[in-house]
Amino acid sequence: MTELQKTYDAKAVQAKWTPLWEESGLFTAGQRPDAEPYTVMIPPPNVTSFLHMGHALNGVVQDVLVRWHRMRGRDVLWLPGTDHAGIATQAVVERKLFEEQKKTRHDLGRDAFLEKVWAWKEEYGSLILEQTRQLGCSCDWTRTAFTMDENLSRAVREAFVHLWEKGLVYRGERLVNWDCVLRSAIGNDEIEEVERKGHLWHFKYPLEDGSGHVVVATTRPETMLGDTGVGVNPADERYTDFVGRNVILPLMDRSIPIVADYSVKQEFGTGAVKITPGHDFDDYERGRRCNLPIVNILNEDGSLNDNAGAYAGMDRAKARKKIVADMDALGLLDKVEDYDLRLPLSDRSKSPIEPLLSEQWFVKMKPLAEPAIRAVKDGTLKFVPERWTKVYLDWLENVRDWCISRQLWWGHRIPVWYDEDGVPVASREDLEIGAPHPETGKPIVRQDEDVLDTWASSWLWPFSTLGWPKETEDLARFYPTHLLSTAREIIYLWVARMVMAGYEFLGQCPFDTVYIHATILDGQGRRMSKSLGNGIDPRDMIAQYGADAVRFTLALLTTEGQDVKLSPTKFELGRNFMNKIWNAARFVLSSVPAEAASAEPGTTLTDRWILSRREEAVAQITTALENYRYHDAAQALYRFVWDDFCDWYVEASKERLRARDLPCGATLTTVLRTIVRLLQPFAPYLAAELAEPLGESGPAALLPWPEAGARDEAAEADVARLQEIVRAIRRLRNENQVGQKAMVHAVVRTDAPDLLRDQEALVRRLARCESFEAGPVVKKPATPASAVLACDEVFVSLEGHIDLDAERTRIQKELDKAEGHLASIEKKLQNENFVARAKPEVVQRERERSGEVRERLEKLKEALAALA
RNA sequence: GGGCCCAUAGCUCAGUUGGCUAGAGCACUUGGUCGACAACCAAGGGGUCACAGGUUCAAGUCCUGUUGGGCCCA
Repeated sequence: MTELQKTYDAKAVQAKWTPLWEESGLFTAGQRPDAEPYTVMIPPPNVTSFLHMGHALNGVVQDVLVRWHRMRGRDVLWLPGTDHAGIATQAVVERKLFEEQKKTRHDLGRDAFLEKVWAWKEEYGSLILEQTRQLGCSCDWTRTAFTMDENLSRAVREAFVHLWEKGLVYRGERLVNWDCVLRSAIGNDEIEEVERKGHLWHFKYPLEDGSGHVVVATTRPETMLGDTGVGVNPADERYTDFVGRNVILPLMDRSIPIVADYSVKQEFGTGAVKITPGHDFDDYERGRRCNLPIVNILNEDGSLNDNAGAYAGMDRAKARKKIVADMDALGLLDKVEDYDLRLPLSDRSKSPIEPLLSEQWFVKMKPLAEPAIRAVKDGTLKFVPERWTKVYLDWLENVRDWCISRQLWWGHRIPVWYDEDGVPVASREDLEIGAPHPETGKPIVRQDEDVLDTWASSWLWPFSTLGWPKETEDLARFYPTHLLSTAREIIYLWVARMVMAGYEFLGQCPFDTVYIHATILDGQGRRMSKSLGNGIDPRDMIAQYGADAVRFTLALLTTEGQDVKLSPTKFELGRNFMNKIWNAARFVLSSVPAEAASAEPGTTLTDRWILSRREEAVAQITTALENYRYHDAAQALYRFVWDDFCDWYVEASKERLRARDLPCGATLTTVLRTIVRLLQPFAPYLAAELAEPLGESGPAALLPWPEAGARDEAAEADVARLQEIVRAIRRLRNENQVGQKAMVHAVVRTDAPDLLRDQEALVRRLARCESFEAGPVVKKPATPASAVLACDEVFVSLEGHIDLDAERTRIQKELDKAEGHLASIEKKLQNENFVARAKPEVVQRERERSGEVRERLEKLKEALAALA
């Protein structure tokens, strides 16, 4: 027997097993060729990221299922990896370059800069994977993937050319979110909106016919240079007469029309708005509806271009000041108000986003969306919880074309080449400069400078990681995958696109279940964010409480709700539970005689009871996991271990072990082994540490998952009755201030004397009674405290201790309660509708209950009378 | 503007198709260290299930509305 420490040392156990698991190749997929595969692709985090609580939760959600399926015999592949995160990574390296060498990427040039990025990736790019490892995640690290790996890049190229050939890729001018610092279009998801104090400027636009003016309000005065109309709501009577007339755009002396559009809010400002289709998304739509021209006044760096008249070349901030001043000088500044606005900032550069018209590559999404919509409608794809289906469908049914070009260097360069006339062509193989254009025959002069959006590689993740477009063994065996677990904001960004890609490139849905995990909030219910500084770092929690504790706690907190409020102290629950199991194991390992190893589990009442409780726990946990009910599974395990096993069976076993009861020892070991197996998906370190001393052969992670056997209802009922009696005696002792050490005399009036006499030793030990008698007719002690139970009546002799007043008050209280209960039951039974319409078994139950409560009332009255 | 979620004990949350007078952890009160565990043990107090209607024999649970909080999309 090895010496076990008094408290569970999570740190030491983690340090021991993390490397062992990896060296032993336990989690390498493909080792069970005859088994059915179970595949999960980790949502690849950005290479630049570190493990935050959301990742940790998602890791637990996946690892619990992955480990569970492994125990159930599946050939499991959980494939880890990272994505190259074009903008984020490039920004990190650019910042570093500037801080260290005061150079920009342009100083280095494309190739040299990319070398720097790769070097950075090699050094820091696996941090988050390392942290995922520290959480105990059982990924197949031999298959770790990166979106810019050679084969994944080939997949991106293949996908692009495939779409090109189908005519689904096109080039067009669109309003995009433009980052003037990065000089790139960025995606909607790369924008963060912040509250800012700003102003609302009211400008007068004179009517062309000289009959007055219209006042428009704006938060961005400089955009007026690009105005091509003024909009009012058609229902707004104030402006009915103005629609169709023209105003003169001040500073530009351009005549622009007043148009009616339903989207104009009457309450905003004066109810008349300037329309700048070139620099505002809403105005772009309005302009399209009202046939207004588009005027672009910005350069790529955010300065004003030649369309800005006298302001050309100025920075937009400077231009704003000058325009306001000029308008004021012209007497056209009506007023300025303070105004709180939501300013869109680029996640990366933190500079204000400018909607900018630019030429980009787009993918037509409608045709791709159709099979993805069908997948959920015909049940091929299932969301858990189910309500997210709607979010997914809403997005797909209103899908917009996807802007896939990014003006960056880090990423997959767009595989499009141009001839001297600018005719583009996409190609699977690189085209040489000077080589003939495959279609025009004219020499190729350049490749497109831009790279593809990172999602253009992420959406291929479920199969590019398996080798596609090559027909590899992995692809044949592990695709389609099974589970995809992610956060809700990723549903449109990634999940929907993966489904599209799965159908488009392989003709199959890439997974059958999408699990959307909760969002983790801080103790006050706020999202964790860097700017608030309210994040709880899982790495700190792992250091403080242990990986198992963090995992178990997160699993227990994972309910069907969509938020989880988290505070650091919650992890104490998990830590305490781990320690509890550790100590239970310590007890079993040190108290069970070695000879018990060859004994069969016992067949006494308590043995049959704990074995039956075990069957229930196995059944509950299995069902819960089958339904992604993490909370239920964790809770069932917690209850079984703590309440049934530790509080009752272990306590009951102590006396028997003293008498070297080998079957009892065998039962303890058997049940604890089951506990270790049930624990393994949630707390793999502790499970691994305990499996060997408990005599399990082979690693804990590969032990078979227990099958639930038959319950022993009779044993469970009998023990429940004994527990009630023990609790009653304890309560009577406690309420009457009987010290823990003092022994009492207990009498039980019962119609099951055999059961109680048979289990007398147990009751006496657990309730600390020196003497005990039971029977249908008993002699009550002289000064009894009494308790009326469901079937039995308990009397405890308390000479010198009893507090008669307190006893009377307590019994009276129970009496009142019972009377209330009886009244409510009688009310139901006297209701003809209830008797006629409720299910017969419900009525029958109420009848039985009525009898029971009446009986109880009689006993309580008797007990009260005895105290008079 | 469209949609989703939440409101149950002091706090954080369970409560699967409606059916015992609603449960847990933490906190609180009382008592405890007999060889697993004070990260513990025993016992206890504590809830008008946000509000108002409705459906039903029966509502924390279903429907409608109101209030308060949060989120997503536009």
